Amino acid sequence: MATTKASATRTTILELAAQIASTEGLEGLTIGRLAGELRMSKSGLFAHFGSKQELQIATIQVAAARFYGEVIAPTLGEPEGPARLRGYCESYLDYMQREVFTGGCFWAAVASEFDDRPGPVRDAIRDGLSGWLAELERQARIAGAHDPAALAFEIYSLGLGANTYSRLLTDEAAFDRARKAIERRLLVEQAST
Amino acid sequence: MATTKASATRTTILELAAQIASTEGLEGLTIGRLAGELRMSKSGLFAHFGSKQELQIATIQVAAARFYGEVIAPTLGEPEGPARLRGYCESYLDYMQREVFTGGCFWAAVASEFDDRPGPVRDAIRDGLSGWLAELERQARIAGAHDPAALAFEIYSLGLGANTYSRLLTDEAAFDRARKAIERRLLVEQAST
DNA sequence: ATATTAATAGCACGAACGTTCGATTTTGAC
DNA sequence: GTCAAAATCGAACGTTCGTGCTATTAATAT
Repeated sequence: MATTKASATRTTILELAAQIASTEGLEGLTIGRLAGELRMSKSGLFAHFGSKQELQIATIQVAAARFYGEVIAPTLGEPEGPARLRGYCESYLDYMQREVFTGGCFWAAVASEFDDRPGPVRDAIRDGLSGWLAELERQARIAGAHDPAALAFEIYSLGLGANTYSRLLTDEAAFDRARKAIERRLLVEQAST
Repeated sequence: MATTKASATRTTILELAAQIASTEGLEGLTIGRLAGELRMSKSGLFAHFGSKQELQIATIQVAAARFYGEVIAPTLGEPEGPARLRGYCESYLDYMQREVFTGGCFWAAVASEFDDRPGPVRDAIRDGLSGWLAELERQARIAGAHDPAALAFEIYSLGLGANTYSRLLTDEAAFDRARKAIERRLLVEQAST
């Protein structure tokens, strides 16, 4: 049987790690702090990963699974196309507004942190983000959008903007602004069908 | 007369500091590294600021001045209203695309780094960003937009998105997508006047 | 040219970082 | 219940971090 104790501890560690990283970043995520908050020894925690880089990558994967569970999975009931696309947009903005991660959108936080640092960590972040964008684009295409990639880009951008407004400017109204802007954009697309 | 040597050195330091911070963040900006690259002693450099926090704030102010010089000042020739607003959008996206800072938009980098960390550094970043948004909103209002704040939000968001796409996904086409999206949005606003 | 002030360097500090290693505890299989 | 394996710990390592001090060099005013 696969070892069970270790993987349970690993999960506990990585869940906290994702929370910390959403506010402090993946570099600000420190093994000492993580161990302290979990009342573990640094070395005991460290042994689960072997290096800080592995910890960072594992944290990204856990955050990706969380994003899937919070944003994508709940929307899979909607039929592909416009309904699914709208569902994604709603759950995307809800996920930010509900503060699934205490530091707001995990991806917004780590993307700008690592976007200029080549290496496996950056690659993992890119892959996670690409997956989400590809899914948005796919539904946009099925919905008959003229330029699905452009539509995905605009939806994503408005989400990013809402995240910054709400967190840095403490302007919660940005979420509704993003919702309205997306809705208007979808109507434009629809009108020209 | 105000001391001249010191302020010249200070300027040199802060210009490099802004470049580093745009890629490594304001925490990744390290006094040791800064001193090394400038072939100065840590303590000599440090004496200019008295604390790392002061260095960070001074760096933000220099970046703000740079943003003003690169984005706002060149557009002041345009008459206020739609022309000025369009000019801002162009110079805003150009500033990112030209890589005025080696790490892309300085503000995008530091905003998500500090948006959850209360303190004077965060305040300085917020103030810098607010100034830009207020200026966008002001021109949107003069241009007769129905909801100037919403328009400013959307323009800013598309800029943010383009920055992430270009840096993390190395997708340069995002700048043109942002340009097109902004233009379409401005036309919508115009049509309903 | 000299005296005064400002700018820089050198060195050291305590703390925190990621990481290693050997000892110790805990777990799971038989 | 025993024993091997896995998980955790404690202590230490070499670095780097920000930050003080004290001396020394460089710039400026007279």
